[in-house]
Parts: sequence; structure tokens; C-alpha cells
Amino acid sequence: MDDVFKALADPSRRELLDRLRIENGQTLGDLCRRLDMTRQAVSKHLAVLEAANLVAVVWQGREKLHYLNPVPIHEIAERWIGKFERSRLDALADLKRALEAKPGDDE
Amino acid sequence: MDDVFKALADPSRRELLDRLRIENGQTLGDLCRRLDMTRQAVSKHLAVLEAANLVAVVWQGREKLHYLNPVPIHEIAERWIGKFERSRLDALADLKRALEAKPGDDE
DNA sequence: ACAATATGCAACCATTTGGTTGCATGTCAA
DNA sequence: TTGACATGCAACCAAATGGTTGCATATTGT
Repeated sequence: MDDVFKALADPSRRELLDRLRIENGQTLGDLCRRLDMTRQAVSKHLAVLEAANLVAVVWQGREKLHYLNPVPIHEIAERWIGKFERSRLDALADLKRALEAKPGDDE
Repeated sequence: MDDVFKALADPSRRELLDRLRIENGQTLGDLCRRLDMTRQAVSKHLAVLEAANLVAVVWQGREKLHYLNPVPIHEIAERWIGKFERSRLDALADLKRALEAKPGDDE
């Protein structure tokens, strides 16, 4: 799971995922267009995304097609973010209480 | 928003958030216990979390109380992960189709 | 006043990261 | 077959990251 978080931490990689979300199954070359980076840089980013299992790859002759795999993101949403969502309002209440309590300590 | 992703990318920092979720309003010292790291290391991580607005801080004398702020995580869930959840099944279908199409190309 | 406690700040270090350039390899099309 | 195209691999580099140690500062309790 750490791989997924790490992969999502980079804006360029999130951009790549966004592009695949808009048009799935693009090649390296496709993804390079208008992405102010070298092909090799993009290639490295894609390797990270592959390692995190966020994109799957299908070779078609000399072309490598990249497909978005939404499963890991879904799992993070379910298992990790979900936890925080559940305690969200409690945490906000704690915060509010703490912020109100201290400054007016001197009554 | 990038700050939030970057902050969430580190396991130690997610651990810290987890601890605050379990018990909100802990001090630096509290958070250091059983966290195999120097106080300064923990302090740096907390600084990153503060910068990302994921924890809020209330000074109480010489103690610094840390409170979880769930808002940024909520926003990411809503605005970013939500997008991918929405196109989730389509992407899975694309993937499946691509995987099935190529290997059995030779019919 | 003073010692203990809770924290901050700065310098330093090793490793990782994001990027580059150069060259090699495999596939398609004429 | 041969040239153009799509990609991979490796070396290299600067900057960011995660961690340390040492010292400074502020607050508390006796």
C-alpha cells in the first residue's frame, strides 16, 4: 500500500493517471505529448505507477499500451481514508473545543 | 493539495495521523513514545503535517498539543479519489478487454 | 532561584528522487 | 533489407528527504 501512496505523491504521476482516466490505453508516446518532460522521465514515472499496480500494460507489437487500474485507489479510499472519514466530525469537534478553550484560558 | 499528498506519502506520518485519530490532542512527547525515532525526527514529520494543514496545534504552556484536522483528507476523497471512483468500472472493463484481446490475437 | 521538562533551531549526513543524455534493442513499412 | 519508429537500459547529476547530533530557549515545580 505504501507504493500506492508514494506513487500518488508526485503531481506528474497524478497527471498521468488523469490522462489515462480521460483516455485509457495510451502509449508512452501518446502520454509524452504536451507533458513538458523527456520520454525517459515519463517512462520512469510510468514504471513507478506500474510497480504500484496503478496502471497495467499490454504490449502490442512495438507499442506499449497503458491502462488505468482503479483497484488500488479504491482500496485506499475504502480502508484508509474511510477510517478518517468515520472519525471526521469527532476530530473537528475536538479541534474546535481546543481552539476555543485555550485563548480564553484566563477567566 | 500537493502538500497533502506528499505528507500522506510517508508511513511514519500516516502512523502519526493514526495515533492522533485514536487519541486527539497529544503532545510531541506523547507521540514519540514507542515510535522508534528521535524526537527531532518526529518533530519534523509533525511540521510537514502542520504545513499540509493535516494537524492543528494549540500551545498550552510549554506543551504543544496536536489535533487532527480531517478537512484536507476529506477534500482529497471528494475531489480527487471521487473522480477515479466514478470511472472505476469503465476502467476495469477497458483493462479486462485489453487483456483478453491481445494474448488470444491469433484466432 | 534552579533543576527538570518540553520544545525549537541549525548543521550535517546518507539515501532517494526526478530528471537528463547517450546508446541499444526490437518492430513495422517500403 | 533497411530506415524510421517505439521503447528500454544505464550512467550520471542536482535537489529533496529522512534521519541524526548538539545546543538554545521557554515553562514548570520545588
